[in-house]
Amino acid sequence: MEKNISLTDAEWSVMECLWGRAPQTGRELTEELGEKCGWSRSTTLTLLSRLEAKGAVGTESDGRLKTFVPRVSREEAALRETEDLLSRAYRGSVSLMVSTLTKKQALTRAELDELYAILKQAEVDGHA
Amino acid sequence: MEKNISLTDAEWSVMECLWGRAPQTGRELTEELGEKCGWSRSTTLTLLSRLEAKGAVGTESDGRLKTFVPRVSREEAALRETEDLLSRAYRGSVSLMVSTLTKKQALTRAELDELYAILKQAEVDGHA
DNA sequence: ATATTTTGTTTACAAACGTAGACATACGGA
DNA sequence: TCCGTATGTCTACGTTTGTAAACAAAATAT
Repeated sequence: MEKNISLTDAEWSVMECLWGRAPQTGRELTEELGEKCGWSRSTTLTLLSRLEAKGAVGTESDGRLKTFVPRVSREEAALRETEDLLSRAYRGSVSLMVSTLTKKQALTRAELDELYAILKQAEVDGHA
Repeated sequence: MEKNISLTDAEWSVMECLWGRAPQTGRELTEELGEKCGWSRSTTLTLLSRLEAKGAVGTESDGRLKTFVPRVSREEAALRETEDLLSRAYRGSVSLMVSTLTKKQALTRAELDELYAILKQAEVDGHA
């Protein structure tokens, strides 16, 4: 399909909720986002409409109640934005990005270990 | 100082030119961006003003000619956006980001090697 | 049956962005 | 000195984004 859906900042907040648990009713979402982001009911509902319009969430009408489900996974969305950033700011080079990060913001020991593990895994997968 | 300058897409294109070579006159920039992005003279100049306003570029008036220089480095700008993305899409976890990338988009052997080198270096720096 | 609450849709509006024309002025040439 | 050209500033306008009120329809409670 078309996985070219990019999310705005506010939209991420909404998706965040849906990725956390789905399906959810507008009710639940407005409540959660009201607390978490201080949004009014309308704001949340508007965002949901826009997300539906762009295909990022789907709705199922159980009677007159609407429930919302994510149509794109967090990974897809994250990947999309990351690739954008990579090409915009790092000419597509992952290593350039990571090196920029390590240079300015020392990674924790734990992060380093995780990264090693990830690379190792990537190597294996690559060879397979 | 305040390094909280974030660049829009179009602004990145302008900075790109300036990072490539600086200082540059408006003339040179409008020409380069005209070709590269198909922008009209006005567009480039407007972007330059906005960038000046937000402190991302500085100007030096040699007589009545203006020359533009970047005030933020590419690294700073890239880091800024990367941190944004990290917190928005990966809850701040660099390793989560890298693993997402490796999972969907096999890194090349070369990238992997570079990443290893970077991690090694980060380790050393961290220990120092 | 009627008032009240719930829920969904429309409309609104300011700020940011991409894009560019209009205008003023200074500069160089005829 | 007058004119075209280069250069910079102002104004403009459609779209996207963040934010929300207004309104309508349905469900509930009294």
